[in-house]
Amino acid sequence: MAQRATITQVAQRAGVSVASASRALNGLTSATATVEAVRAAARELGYIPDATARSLKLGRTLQLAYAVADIGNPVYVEMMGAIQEVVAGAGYRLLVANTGDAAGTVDLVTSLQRGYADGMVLSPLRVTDELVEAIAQSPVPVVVLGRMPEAAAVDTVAPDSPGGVALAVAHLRERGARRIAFVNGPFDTTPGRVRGTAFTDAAGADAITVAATDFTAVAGEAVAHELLSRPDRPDAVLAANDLLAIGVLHAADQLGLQTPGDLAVVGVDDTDLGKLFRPSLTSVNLGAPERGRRAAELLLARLQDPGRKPQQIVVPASLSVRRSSDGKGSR
Amino acid sequence: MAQRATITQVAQRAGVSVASASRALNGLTSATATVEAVRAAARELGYIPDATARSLKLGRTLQLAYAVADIGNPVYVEMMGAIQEVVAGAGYRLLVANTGDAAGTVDLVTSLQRGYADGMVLSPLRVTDELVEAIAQSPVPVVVLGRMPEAAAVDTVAPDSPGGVALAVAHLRERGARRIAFVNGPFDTTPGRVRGTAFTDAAGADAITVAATDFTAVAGEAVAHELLSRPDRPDAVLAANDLLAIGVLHAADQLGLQTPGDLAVVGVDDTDLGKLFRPSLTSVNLGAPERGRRAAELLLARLQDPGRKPQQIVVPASLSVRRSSDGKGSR
DNA sequence: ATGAAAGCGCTAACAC
DNA sequence: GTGTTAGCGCTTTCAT
Repeated sequence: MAQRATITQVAQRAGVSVASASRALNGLTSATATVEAVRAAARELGYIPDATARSLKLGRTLQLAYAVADIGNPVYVEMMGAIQEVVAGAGYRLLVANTGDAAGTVDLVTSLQRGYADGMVLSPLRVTDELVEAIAQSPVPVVVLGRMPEAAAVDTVAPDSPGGVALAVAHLRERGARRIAFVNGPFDTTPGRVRGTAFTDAAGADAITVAATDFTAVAGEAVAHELLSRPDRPDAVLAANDLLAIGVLHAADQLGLQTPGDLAVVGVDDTDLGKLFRPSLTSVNLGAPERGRRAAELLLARLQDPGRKPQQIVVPASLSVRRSSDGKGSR
Repeated sequence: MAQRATITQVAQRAGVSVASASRALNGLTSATATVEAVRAAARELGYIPDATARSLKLGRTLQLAYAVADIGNPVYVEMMGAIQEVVAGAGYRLLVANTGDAAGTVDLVTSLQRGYADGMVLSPLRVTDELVEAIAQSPVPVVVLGRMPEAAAVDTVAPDSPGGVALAVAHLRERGARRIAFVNGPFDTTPGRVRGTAFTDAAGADAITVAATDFTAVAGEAVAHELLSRPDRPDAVLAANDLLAIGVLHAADQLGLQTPGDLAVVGVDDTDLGKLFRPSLTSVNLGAPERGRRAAELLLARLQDPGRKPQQIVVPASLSVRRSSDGKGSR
């Protein structure tokens, strides 16, 4: 653990003032001789400017935060990777925080007022009034991954869940499905509500919908076990995400149902997990990496121009057909 | 985006000096009346202390960094979760950086000299001389997840890979395996070298070892396809991690081999991925969350006492037996 | 082109 | 117990 040199030491060694040293280092107007002397001194001392002091003076930290409710879900990791790439390219570091429940999310947004980050990309599971208020009060821009109330006037990047769900339902119908059921996550989450509504719209109000206690494979298996044991069991299931869908596949397997013969299964998010699973999982691709990228770009754009109009981006959906819904799909 | 109040404004409103305001807010000696006045003023102004200014004065940022070579590998996400939990409990924020290759890792460690974090947990894939040097030069403590040269004198938390590999080999032998092969990742990585050596030690020098181009399922499938097509094909495979193991399962499936009947497969890392896969994957549990936790604790301990002796922790391994190696295991 | 000096917001001596 | 003052390391006027 070595000691750090300050710009004062560099200036002394170069025989100039700190102001000149700063200018020379930052490429502002200064004589060639000065630049060389300062550079040499900096090199000899192993000088690296202090980020904190710089931040205090500049009024910005060159850090951005990514807050996510459940980092255990691979789709958020995919987004994080994309965000990291974009912000790193713009010279920002990325802070990651796992917010957990709704209260944790609000706390985290509120703590932005400490000024430790210049902005935030937020992926909330539930949007409460408190959260909307906290975002409005934030001293730095916040971009929300997901839907927000119109009045919030905040930059958002949302998936086209309704479009994606419609694609999945149409695909299953085309494959001959008669009774399509929806395995949802908790309805009080934004994805749960949006995807649940989209399914009812696409499949009809009489289509069966059940809700798991959370968006995990274990919860999906539990609820699917019950669903698939019914006398009027469905011949196709759309699950609200890939983890739930894998739970459904497990339940089907345990009940001796063939996939896709007896039961076609489709997930949402098109994660690597679904591609690796056997049978490989047909899944609605909601463009997670692209959403992450767009959100990061939106944040950078607002940092550049705080006055710009809030933008609501919707990323289109597609369907990745695989074996779980179609014997002819890739394994 | 609201405006932020400074401690000067709070002091003015409360009718005291900034020093008194600071003391009152931080719970140092001050009259009850002062405390109340300051608290009231702070509340009214919505005052929240600025993290950057505080850092500059204190000489610490209350931020810790976690640098990882490949955030796409779920085992690192598990570690991140554990680290985040520990450091958050101690009042630190967690910065996450995806370092990519070896050069990126060195750059990242070097950039610690900017002072944006008070310490770092590092999960390198390859340990180069440059990296050892960069860690030695770091102005803040670095804890390495994995093995380091003795001379490095740095805190480390390593898995007991040899022990884990031995457990897996013994298990496979006990299950009747005659020809056990090892599907490794790149041998020039630390995990590749350590696990490869451990396998040779446990299974004998004549045991087959092949190396995939990286630690992914796709690479594992490619190399396993070749391995399993040999006339002297193995009846059991140990893979260097779960992703590779799933690649092996895919290859076996494609070649019409039954698991575990024709081929028993064991992975390493015991990730959720392996638990969800069908057949569920027997895997060497190297205690990823515990390693993450221990590393974070080590970092906090060194922050507390910079003079303490570097500690090398080894976390014990265990074996999670599932279907891919044992028909009687849980699905 | 350069140096002196101010100041970002905060905390910690130090004197009263 | 409180106010005055210095200063963390840096950038940026403002004179010169």
